[in-house]
Amino acid sequence: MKSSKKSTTTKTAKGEQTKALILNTALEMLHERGYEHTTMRAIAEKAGLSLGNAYHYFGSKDHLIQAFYDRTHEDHLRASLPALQKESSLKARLLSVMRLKIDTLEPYHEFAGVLFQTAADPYSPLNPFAHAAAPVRRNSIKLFEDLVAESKARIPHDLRAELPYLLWLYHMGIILFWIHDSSRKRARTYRLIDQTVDLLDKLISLASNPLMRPVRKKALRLVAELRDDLTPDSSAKVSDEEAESEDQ
Amino acid sequence: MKSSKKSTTTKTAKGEQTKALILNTALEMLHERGYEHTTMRAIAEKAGLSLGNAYHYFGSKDHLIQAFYDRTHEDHLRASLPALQKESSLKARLLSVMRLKIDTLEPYHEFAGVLFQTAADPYSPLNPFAHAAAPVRRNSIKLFEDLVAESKARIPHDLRAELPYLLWLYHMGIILFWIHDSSRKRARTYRLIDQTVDLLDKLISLASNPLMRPVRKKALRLVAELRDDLTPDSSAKVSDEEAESEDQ
DNA sequence: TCCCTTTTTTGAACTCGTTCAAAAAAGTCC
DNA sequence: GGACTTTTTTGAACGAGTTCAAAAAAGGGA
Repeated sequence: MKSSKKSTTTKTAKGEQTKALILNTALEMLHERGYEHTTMRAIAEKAGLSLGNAYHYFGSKDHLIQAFYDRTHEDHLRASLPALQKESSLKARLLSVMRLKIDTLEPYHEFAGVLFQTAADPYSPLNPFAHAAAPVRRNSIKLFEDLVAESKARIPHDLRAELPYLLWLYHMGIILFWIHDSSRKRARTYRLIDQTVDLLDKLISLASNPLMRPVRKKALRLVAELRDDLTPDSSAKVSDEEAESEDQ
Repeated sequence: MKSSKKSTTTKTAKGEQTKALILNTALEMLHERGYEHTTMRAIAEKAGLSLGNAYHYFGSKDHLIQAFYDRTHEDHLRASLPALQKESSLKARLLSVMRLKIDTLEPYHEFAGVLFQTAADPYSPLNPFAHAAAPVRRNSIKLFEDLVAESKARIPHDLRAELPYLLWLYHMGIILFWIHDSSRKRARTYRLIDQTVDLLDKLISLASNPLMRPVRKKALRLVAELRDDLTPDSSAKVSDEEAESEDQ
């Protein structure tokens, strides 16, 4: 439940190979048997190694889950590219990306809860809010940057600047809903996406209205600040209680 | 990590006494030593009982944490009453309630992360989103109902009806921020509260404008639906995959 | 090739949450 | 008070994540 140990960097071809073997075995088991039955012991056994060996390459079970994040993000990214090239309106782009996100995640719905669970721990390396440096999070937001940047829409600069982050937050919310969604084929989640994307589009138009400028400015300043606070860039290593002096 | 067993109802004065002893010991340790060191064994030992005995009264560690929720909510409620009687504007009422919430939680900041963590598991009885019937959640929202109901403010009925739920969601968000907040005395959280309350007040005014009616309607319908989906009232026991037929 | 360092691998432990059968204590009814 | 039932309490076990010292294997000069 703690596990801040870093996954050892491999120093050898042999090591690289072993690490990959463990990872693939783990992902496979995760998919086939769900989270509960994917124990570290089971992974090691199936991969034909000792338990301790697995821990040499992945400091904790969380680190293994981290790899899952990476993989699904890559899948989502790959799946999104065609849609992003085809569509030009912000609304259509967002709709496609969100639907594809759920498509990608769907095979893992069963254990997504546990996933989100470990991610909620502020000290977990998986937490998407802490550790701005975490590549997954960065890449994940980058997708929304692309989504916004190349869309033709008249959006004020201040809003356009924060929009990727806001959409990323929105997408986290949808995932949270999806985790709890037990409707057939996640019909509710898809419906929610349709409706919220529509609404978001309207709200963005609204917020772009010159009359809204003062409120918008205030809201965006808040968002920017919030974002910085939640993600103390770079060297914040989150030691247990110490990190109290950074009042930057 | 599973633990759906219910905490046994006590049948005896002796039992009642033992249960209370366990609970008090647990809360005390939680406060003094943090979550990590408050193991079931440690609790049992400090209370002078066997480990199995503790499990007889609390089916899992989660059930013990549930009690923590209850306790802090009661504390917050008690602390809020004076402010709610003194203040009449929505803004002032909300500001007080939110600040007091953080005041109440502060002693437990150290292990609040883990708390939120277990709460994120859709199958956990602690999850504030699942189980509308959960008394904590219900009571928690009720506080915001009171907050809204007795405030003098010209708010359209449709918005007024959903506002308690929305404010509850907002308050969950603030708690999430607070959990990650490592600034001295949680200065950032308090500042965030000040700013967001101000902003919310402005947004509520905005949304109350007759011109906003169509968008507002659409948004509120979505919120109402989302709320129902996330909280399948009463008998939805969240069995693994079954609950698929309720399309109400 | 031999020696020394580094990396990989093992196996045995430890902790903690959780379960369960059975012993002990309390309660109940005659 | 005795016999039976129910509740409380115990103690030992299991499975899972994690740690660690030490053995085995690989690398790297000379």
